[in-house]
Amino acid sequence: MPELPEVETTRRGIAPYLEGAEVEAFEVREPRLRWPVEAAIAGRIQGQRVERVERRGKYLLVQFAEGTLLIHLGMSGSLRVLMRDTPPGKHDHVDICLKDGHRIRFCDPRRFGAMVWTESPASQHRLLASLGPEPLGSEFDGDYLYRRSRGRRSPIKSWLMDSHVVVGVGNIYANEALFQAGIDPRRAAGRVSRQRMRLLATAVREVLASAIEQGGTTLRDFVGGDGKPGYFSQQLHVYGRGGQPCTRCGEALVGVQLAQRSTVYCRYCQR
DNA sequence: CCCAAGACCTGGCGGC
DNA sequence: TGCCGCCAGGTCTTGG
Repeated sequence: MPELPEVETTRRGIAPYLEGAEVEAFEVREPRLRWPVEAAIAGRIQGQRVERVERRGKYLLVQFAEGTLLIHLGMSGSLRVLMRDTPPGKHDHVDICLKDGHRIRFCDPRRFGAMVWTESPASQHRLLASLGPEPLGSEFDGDYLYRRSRGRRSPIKSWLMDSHVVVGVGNIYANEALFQAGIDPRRAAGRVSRQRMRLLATAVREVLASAIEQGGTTLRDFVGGDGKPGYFSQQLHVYGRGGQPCTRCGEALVGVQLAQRSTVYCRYCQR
């Protein structure tokens, strides 16, 4: 279940198997994902060699000489590396079969995920073209957040989760980063000071980087194929802890809904 | 342009 | 056990 750290962990898990490998078949058992998986993809990649596996936000980019397969894991998607003869389960919708006998299996019970083929440069594809900067890249900092947010009246948390502002900040890490930065998630984005946007940018980077580090410890799950994507064992301060004591001041954490997403914060530590 | 709500799905959980 | 309502890590699309 993919936040950016898990997508990156997935990328690291599958890249060694895919890069340089030749595709033998593209098997679609259930094409009804977010958008129908085009049958024509098979003909495009069969017999082709994977050049690179990259990531942009929460999208995985499987790059061939002639085009790119974009993969999004949605809410419940996962990719595993399996051997040729492993029988598919109920929600194992797509396999990328490799000549060497491995197969990369896409499982997604809720089918919010996507597999899309594009032949123009991937960064120009409509799904990627207007994405904000990578949170761990050099473009992303407090001054960027400050500049972009002036005049915005959305709650800072909803605004931070908008992938056109910055990619990869999902519900868990939006909650955690705002706690670390001491900012009330309900506060209008345009009313957060430059100084506190700097704290927020740092918090986003730290929380994601540390989660990626921990995601790295579950790499073998993707290879071994037991299907457990490995939850982040990182200490969560607020996410899922509504009503429990704040780890900083001990008062009860408050749960609210913001843009239909569960939000937890400390009313004393976050302003 | 900005923002909130709706849409897409299945499964797991607690409560009765 | 069974059924029901609610919740879930995302984000594109629509409507005001």
